[in-house]
Amino acid sequence: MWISRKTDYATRAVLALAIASGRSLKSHEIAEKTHIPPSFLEQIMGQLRGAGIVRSERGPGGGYRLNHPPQEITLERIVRIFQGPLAPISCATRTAPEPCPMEVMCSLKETWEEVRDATIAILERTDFEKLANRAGGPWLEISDKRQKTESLKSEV
Amino acid sequence: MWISRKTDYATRAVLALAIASGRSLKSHEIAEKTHIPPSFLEQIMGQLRGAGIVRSERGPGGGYRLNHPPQEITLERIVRIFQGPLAPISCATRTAPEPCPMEVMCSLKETWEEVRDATIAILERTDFEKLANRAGGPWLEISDKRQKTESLKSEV
DNA sequence: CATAATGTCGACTTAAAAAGTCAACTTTGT
DNA sequence: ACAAAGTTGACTTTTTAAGTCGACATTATG
Repeated sequence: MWISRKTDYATRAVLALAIASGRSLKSHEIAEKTHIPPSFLEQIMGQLRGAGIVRSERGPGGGYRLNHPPQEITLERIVRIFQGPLAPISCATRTAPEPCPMEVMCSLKETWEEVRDATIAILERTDFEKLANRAGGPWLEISDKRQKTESLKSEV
Repeated sequence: MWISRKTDYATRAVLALAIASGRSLKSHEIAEKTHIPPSFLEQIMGQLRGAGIVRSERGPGGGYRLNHPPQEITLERIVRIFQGPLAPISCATRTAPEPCPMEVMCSLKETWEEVRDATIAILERTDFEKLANRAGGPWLEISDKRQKTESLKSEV
């Protein structure tokens, strides 16, 4: 339970854009598709933009789109933007492990590092092209359920 | 960074008891060895006792000791007591996954489940006998650094 | 140029969880 | 009796998460 709501929202927003495959989505469209509170989404899109994940266009007809091909965007990247270090505990971060005050050598650290590395490995190999495909997309102009249902069926 | 300080403390306390290998430790001894705030440790030991991990004796000469052989106590067990579900996100818990509101099939869930399963696997195969051994223990009445240092050297 | 539809920014609020403290109490060995 | 333990539950403080809001900037369209 360590993925914050904000991170969850961010990954869902990026997934929505990946499924849109290059076309831009307006903020409120993303909000609707993903059920993210619109005013909160603003904040999140700002951070994604700042991190170079999405680019935006203003004015009528504006919106957001991915700034890179989906296969180049890993889940690890997005999670790190919102979540900070992926280690389960501060003594086991890769870049700045906090010293452990235990008197005896703390053998727990090794295990926390295993968890960290396993987590990172999974998130690094999961890119948004895979995720979009797994979701049954990319779709071109989907509006009715039939099309969606069929594309899902054909995958099973 | 999802292991709370409390969970961290709890695992360290159990490790200290595992290293003590059957002998009992007083609350303040555990607090010293692990640098846990003594009054906070009270709370934690209470929970460990309630969960059947440790047993206690009152009065002078009292203290805590493990209620089972260390190899029967997994890290997973302790973490669950203090941390709740091990899934990174509520839609990916094993027992009560929260429904996801995404309109399209949310393919992220699969990856969160991978992370969950990898985490659980690591924590389940890590028991406190291994941890105590890895820490260089169990020791009988260690008080000087020399002994500690030597036992570590012989392991490397 | 006016307007409306968009994104941008930063300060603000609220709610919840984490972290830690404390005092009064119970048990038990000597 | 007394002192050295553990027990209990309520309390406080701090931090983080989660979300809101209003004023502003940009731009396509008529």
